[in-house]
Amino acid sequence: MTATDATATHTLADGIRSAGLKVTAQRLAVLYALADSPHASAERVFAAVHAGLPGTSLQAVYGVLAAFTSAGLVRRIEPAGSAALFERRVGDNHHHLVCTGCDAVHDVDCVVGEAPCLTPADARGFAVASAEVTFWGLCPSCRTEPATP
Amino acid sequence: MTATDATATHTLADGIRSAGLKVTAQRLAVLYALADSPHASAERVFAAVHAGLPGTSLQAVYGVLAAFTSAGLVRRIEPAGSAALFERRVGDNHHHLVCTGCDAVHDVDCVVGEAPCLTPADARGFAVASAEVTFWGLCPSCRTEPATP
DNA sequence: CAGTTGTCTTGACTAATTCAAGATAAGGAA
DNA sequence: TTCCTTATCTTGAATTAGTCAAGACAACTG
Repeated sequence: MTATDATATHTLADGIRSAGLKVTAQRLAVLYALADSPHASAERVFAAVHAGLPGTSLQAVYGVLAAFTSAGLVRRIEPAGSAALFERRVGDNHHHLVCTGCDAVHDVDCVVGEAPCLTPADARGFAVASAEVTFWGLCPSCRTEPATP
Repeated sequence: MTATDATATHTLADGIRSAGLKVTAQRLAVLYALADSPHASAERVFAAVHAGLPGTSLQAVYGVLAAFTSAGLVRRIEPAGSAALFERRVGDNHHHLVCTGCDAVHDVDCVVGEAPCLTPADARGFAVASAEVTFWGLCPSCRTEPATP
């Protein structure tokens, strides 16, 4: 681990701590894994974490992700048809672009201008707290190639 | 069944037939069930269908819903945290308002004006085909009452 | 450095959905 | 109308994603 990594680790640890959670190797590893794959499933995070910390269980990863999610350290998204994905980019109400060919997920900033997405034409008396937008389409490589699984 | 119902059944049957599918009692029952509960889970549709056609299996309902979905007769939505829901309102790219208190789902017409929701700020090279917007909030009754499960 | 409390491991369990094989019924042809 | 073909439905098992619970263990507090 380089000095930069050490600093990064320190920052991550502070983040975890200031969320009122204990800092553990598994938790740091989960955050690292999400830095590598910004939209990873629990299974995928587990694979990454397990590579570095072989004793880690899948349930631990589910537990860490649940704790982080409720602490607001990570955000959980559930594109239709896929398992839940987790990302570290939180607090900015951004949206997602999902490739129907290869399931790749990319972030997109909030739609046109401010947050028109927060104002449905008719809220039917609901107190709208948030809006989630998912754009479905083909990513650049799937547009050209027939199919890239 | 009244004359009106008979006409409705006829219309439903035509819809099924023109989608290239065979008309069966189960399929009509599924469409009726979705008319009653416009955002129903497979389990809920099954309950309704089974009430009228006791021999019907849950798998048949899953099969019918899958066939209808791929034929474009019904639309499948998957709000995060819930099972898949099915609705008969198709072809108009409308969106949904989901109550975080009681899980009620309501339709909302496309956001502000035309379809700004189809234009992400930066599409990152994707060929965007559709956009799905989910508004999360509290429905009128959950706004007043503490919790209505 | 020891105690307390939160976290992790192990293992079982549930919910939602899918797959497969055979029985059955719908729609077209004779 | 009756038969034939093919789609659909039934039964039963399997899979995937995720949750729950009990005890072992490790992180922070004092």
